[in-house]
Amino acid sequence: MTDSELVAARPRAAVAGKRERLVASATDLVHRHGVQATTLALVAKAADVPLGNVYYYFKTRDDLIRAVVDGHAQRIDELLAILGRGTTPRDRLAGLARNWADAADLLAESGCPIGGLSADLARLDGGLHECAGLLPRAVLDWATRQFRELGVPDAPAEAASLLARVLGAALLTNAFHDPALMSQEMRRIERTIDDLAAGAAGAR
Amino acid sequence: MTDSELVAARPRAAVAGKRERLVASATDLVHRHGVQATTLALVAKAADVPLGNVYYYFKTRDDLIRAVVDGHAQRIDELLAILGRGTTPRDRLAGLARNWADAADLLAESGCPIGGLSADLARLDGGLHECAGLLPRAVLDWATRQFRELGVPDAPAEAASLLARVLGAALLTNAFHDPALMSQEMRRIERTIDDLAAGAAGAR
DNA sequence: GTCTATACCCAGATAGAC
DNA sequence: GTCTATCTGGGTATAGAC
Repeated sequence: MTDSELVAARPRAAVAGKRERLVASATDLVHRHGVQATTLALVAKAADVPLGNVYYYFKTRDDLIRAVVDGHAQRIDELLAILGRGTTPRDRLAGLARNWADAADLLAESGCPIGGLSADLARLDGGLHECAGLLPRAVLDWATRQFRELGVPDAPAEAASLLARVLGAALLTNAFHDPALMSQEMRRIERTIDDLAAGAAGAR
Repeated sequence: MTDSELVAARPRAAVAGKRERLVASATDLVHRHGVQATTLALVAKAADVPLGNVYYYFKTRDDLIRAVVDGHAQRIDELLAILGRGTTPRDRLAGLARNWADAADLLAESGCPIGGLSADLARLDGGLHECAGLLPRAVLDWATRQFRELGVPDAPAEAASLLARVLGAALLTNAFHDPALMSQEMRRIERTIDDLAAGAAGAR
């Protein structure tokens, strides 16, 4: 560790505390109420930071939203890295579905963080609009690699179908306030994956 | 036609003109920018109606949004009625998929009116929150009836899968700004329907 | 770095002339 | 029925003391 990193580390500890609290609060509010309804006053209050102080950490509101997106991107990468340790592509893809199934109650209550945020961003104009594809893209590319490794004929399309089912099921789960819908659809997705794995093995 | 209808019909013609323009403008703005971003000032301007006059037709903003939802519900019923004239359940379900496929460009640009609106409503609180399931429910029930008539074992789950794929694909199409994704997934859905029809026929 | 006070704008909604 | 002017609240952002 160099001197410059050392000195920078200490003041940043306090700074990071508030900054992280702001991003965490914003992430929660964006998830529950959407990007548009997430006001700086609400975020500041939830993070227990004075409103005026928010602008020390984020130049504009868009910067804060962008930080929320980046946080999700990072968590997605971590999740996919963990799932990547599964021994077979089949297990890894099933793990992805199970991850959403485990969150069924949360999804029924507040919708899917990824799907909801992407939809919100796609309807804005400005720099944030371009970020709409960021989060789904990471999952889509990962799933495509798994299907390819599985030996499925059209891996990209199969991955798109999988992600569409997951995000669509989450949307319906939220609209109907019914976690059972999510559990059911994720079980069916696991079956689809098994069928594809069996089909690819049979063609081999 | 009775006298009361006659006299009521004339003044209502002018009334309906503005009211309908307001609902049409609101529907368009809600579709493109979401419920939260749809302000009465924007709606009034787009409908060429003075802002203050909006409150003659709608007591509150929520009433106007509610009218937008009702309009969609009506159009969905009409669409499903038309699709219902298809000779086989397979044709009717394929028609549903084709309907979304035909709108690929619009979906890429502004997202799915039904999915986006439902997601928006689910994140509000108040009376509108309860309407979130209204639009998807109509499609889901219709599709369930078709799968049942097709002789598929678990018709409700199959219908949920179908609708999830459609809405999820629309969400991705919008996030990636890529109409091709929608076309591709709708073709694949048609194949799934064919497979299910063949499976049900084989089991008969 | 922190926080109060506030500028400035735009939202939903209303009053009241016509 | 129609429309202008306006009230009130809450949004983003800034100024400036500490």
